Amino acid sequence: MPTVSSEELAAAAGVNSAKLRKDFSYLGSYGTRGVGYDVEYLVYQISRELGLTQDWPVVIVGIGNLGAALANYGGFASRGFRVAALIDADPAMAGKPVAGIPVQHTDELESIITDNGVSIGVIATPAGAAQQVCDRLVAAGVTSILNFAPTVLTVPDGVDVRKVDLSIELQILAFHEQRKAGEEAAADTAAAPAAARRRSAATDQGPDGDVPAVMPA
Amino acid sequence: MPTVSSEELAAAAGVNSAKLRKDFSYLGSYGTRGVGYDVEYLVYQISRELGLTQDWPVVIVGIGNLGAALANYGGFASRGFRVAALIDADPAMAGKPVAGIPVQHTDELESIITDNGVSIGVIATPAGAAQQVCDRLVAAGVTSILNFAPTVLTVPDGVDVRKVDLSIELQILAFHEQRKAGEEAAADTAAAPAAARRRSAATDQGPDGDVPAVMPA
DNA sequence: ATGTCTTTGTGAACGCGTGCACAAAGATTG
DNA sequence: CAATCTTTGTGCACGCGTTCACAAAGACAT
Repeated sequence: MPTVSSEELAAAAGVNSAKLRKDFSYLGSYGTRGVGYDVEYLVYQISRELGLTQDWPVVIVGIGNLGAALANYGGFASRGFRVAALIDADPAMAGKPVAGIPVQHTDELESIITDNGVSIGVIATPAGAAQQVCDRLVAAGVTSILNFAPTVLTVPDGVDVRKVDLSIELQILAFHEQRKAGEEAAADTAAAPAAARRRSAATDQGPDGDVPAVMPA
Repeated sequence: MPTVSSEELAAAAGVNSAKLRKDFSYLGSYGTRGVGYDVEYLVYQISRELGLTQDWPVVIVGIGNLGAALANYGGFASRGFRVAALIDADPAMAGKPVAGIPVQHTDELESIITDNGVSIGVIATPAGAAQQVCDRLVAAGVTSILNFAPTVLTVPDGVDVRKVDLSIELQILAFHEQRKAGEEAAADTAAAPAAARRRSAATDQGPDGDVPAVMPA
């Protein structure tokens, strides 16, 4: 039986092993003392807890470059996501296949949601159309929305929205880049902000580094 | 002189006013007691601290759907980013304009970086090509990389990498969605994990909600 | 079967960020 | 010019998550 110790996993993930064990314990996932965790069982348990074993039909609204990129993105299927439909407001797009899936017109939005039992919608429309699309999705029964449009969406209670701003990540990189440059010839600002100095040196690639609490939208 | 109080800003941003004032104090940004912050000066100061006043030339490597979407993304220019070049390995793409910028062949990569003084690179290639592209970017002088390919990149010290996984946000939504469903008919799992219960009820749309520390790559 | 060794699970302490609360500062009014 | 009012800047305490450290548990060897 292949196993892993919390120490090995922690080293690989770059986190503390105690934290990892404690997290696992929340999942009720029991390892074997003196041995570690059964890999297969662990994977199954985490997958189920995260919802990876379920089938999540999603619709993508707004099939421009970004919508098409998302439709083609391979990472979805392996995570339990199934692109149930592609929706666009342009009648010329209707019927045209993208990533093997025919694009449907916005008129069909409500029936698609209902018929497929879709609870997760992805908005990749221009900013101007986002709120309107959002409202229709919610009215049709969608309770989770992933928003790529540069707008803050207003939704009723019980609906989750996550906003992805592609330029924010770039901005964070530029922020660090600026600090790199500033350290060599630091005759620019009066004093480098304490908040900036606080940054850890860990090589994390996740969207969790230290970021000022307030950033312009 | 138009001003804002920390209280107004905090309400708008959905954060605590004391935290906001403390953050501003790190920036050395002095408001006026009894009045608030001079809006214009505040904007200028934050912009400069964040690097928004600088010109950041970036290159995008891999002009598929996603690369094209990024090239067309309007939010970059307003944040001080300038797409200096689009690079693709496909010779058939060379010269073809995307978002008004002619695509150049990978052979030109090094000279483009050098000639334009590019320090930030965006990788939107397939997973297989990402590390190789990354190595060439770094060798040519790039010190910050935004990676959209589903691979963890290995870089030397001093180089920043931020990985954007488009499916992770969906996965987080699905996780919450699963919990919503589980609460209605909670006869599924033995006991819902404490970690999941910890979630706050705030309606934040940012990529900062509570997320398990360890997630499969 | 007993002892040793490894690794888990977790109670307790530590550290850090957030929020409270207030003194200091400046504007404003009488 | 004094009194009052508003809002900043910040010391301090609270709370929460992370980390330490160790007892309990099971495997494995003798």
